[in-house]
Amino acid sequence: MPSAKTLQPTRSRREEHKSQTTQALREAALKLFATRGYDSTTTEEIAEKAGVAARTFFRYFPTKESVLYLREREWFESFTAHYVSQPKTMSDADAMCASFVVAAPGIAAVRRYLVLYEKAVASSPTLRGRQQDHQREDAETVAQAIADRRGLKRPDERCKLLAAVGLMTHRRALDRWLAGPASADLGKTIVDEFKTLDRALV
Amino acid sequence: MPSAKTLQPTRSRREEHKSQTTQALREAALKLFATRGYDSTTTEEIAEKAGVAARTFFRYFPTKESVLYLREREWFESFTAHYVSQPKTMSDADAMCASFVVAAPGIAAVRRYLVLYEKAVASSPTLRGRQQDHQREDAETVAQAIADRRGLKRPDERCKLLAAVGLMTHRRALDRWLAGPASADLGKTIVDEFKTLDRALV
DNA sequence: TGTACATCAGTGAACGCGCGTTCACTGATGTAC
DNA sequence: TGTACATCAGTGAACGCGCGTTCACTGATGTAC
Repeated sequence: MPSAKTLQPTRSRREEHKSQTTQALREAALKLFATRGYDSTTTEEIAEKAGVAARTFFRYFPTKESVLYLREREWFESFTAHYVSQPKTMSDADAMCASFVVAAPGIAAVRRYLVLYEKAVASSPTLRGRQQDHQREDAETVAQAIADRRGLKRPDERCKLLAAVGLMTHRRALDRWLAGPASADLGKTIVDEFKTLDRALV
Repeated sequence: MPSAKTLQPTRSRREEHKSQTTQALREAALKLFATRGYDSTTTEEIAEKAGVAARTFFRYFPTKESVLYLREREWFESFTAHYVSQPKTMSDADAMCASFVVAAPGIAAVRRYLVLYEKAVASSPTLRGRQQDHQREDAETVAQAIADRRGLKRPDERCKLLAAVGLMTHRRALDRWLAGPASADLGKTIVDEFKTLDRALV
């Protein structure tokens, strides 16, 4: 019989099935959260939409909230890596802008996910709170990157403030890009927003 | 007997008692939220600490969250009023800074409340989310004030960005002031923070 | 001032709801021989 | 390849918990006369 299928060291059927269920739950949750709102969606509805029993939800995720987070941080690492290698002659703002642009494709690749995610976040105070937490973490990472490029051990107030301003600008660009057509270029939007920042603060 | 007490057109005993209970619930809640955390405090504990039955809590406040908010916005109105009357020769940043300083005493007056409030907010994702909402509202108010001073009907992107940067700086000053000794001058901290902003963006 | 009635703050008890847990079981997949 | 047993994903049922609601009642305060 066809043994071809088993040539690949495939994951066992169990593993396969498990990751399918995980994915089904994630997608069901994301769609429901985005359309009906996070707080108005029950874990039971998510399970039903994913085709499993209500109880099964909690076998996969410890809390309702955890089904939403991937925390894919690769793009952020690509940002920091690029940032510290920028020539010292470049201003902090320009270096940040350039590094965000480099990291943009990584974000653009998951646009569809982000659109739903932002809708979900907008629907719930709890999620907005979590998002703020993430932004605070991001600010620390960026502040550290700025400190690194300057040869400082720890970020001083100036680094932190620059990080805050830079991330705020990035966030503004991201919001505008997500609100616009899918074909828009995130990199360009970022450059745009940094230009606006520059002009505004003259 | 002593009719002196009734000379004042005092509120009726009922009114009096009601506002006392309201206040007792507010204070009990604030203290419990700040020490034990918002999510770990039950409405029953608040009621008990305020000396009323559990059921009574919901006679005074429709939700657990609502016991926390006063939304005293006077200081903010004092900011906008001052801002639009600043000389046109002044830069936006300087005008914002000056106006925040003018509004500072109004904030400093409720420092004790703010310290507890910030602790409560820090303890709960939901409250952090609400705070972000408030900050967004504030940003719109400030953006409108900036637009007004410039003679614009609606704030353009530049106004919004300036408002965001200004409020971020104000927030940083507030955080530092709240973390420091009670004797510190909020106005000075604000001026300080705007100076840091200025130097950082050169 | 005193009496009769009306109003309304406070309360107890029971309930609905959704998140998250515990327990006991079933049936499919995996493994040892 | 086939059989016997082990593992583990999935599940149903019952439960605890805290927010918030509904209903019916009590007793203090307020008002009309």
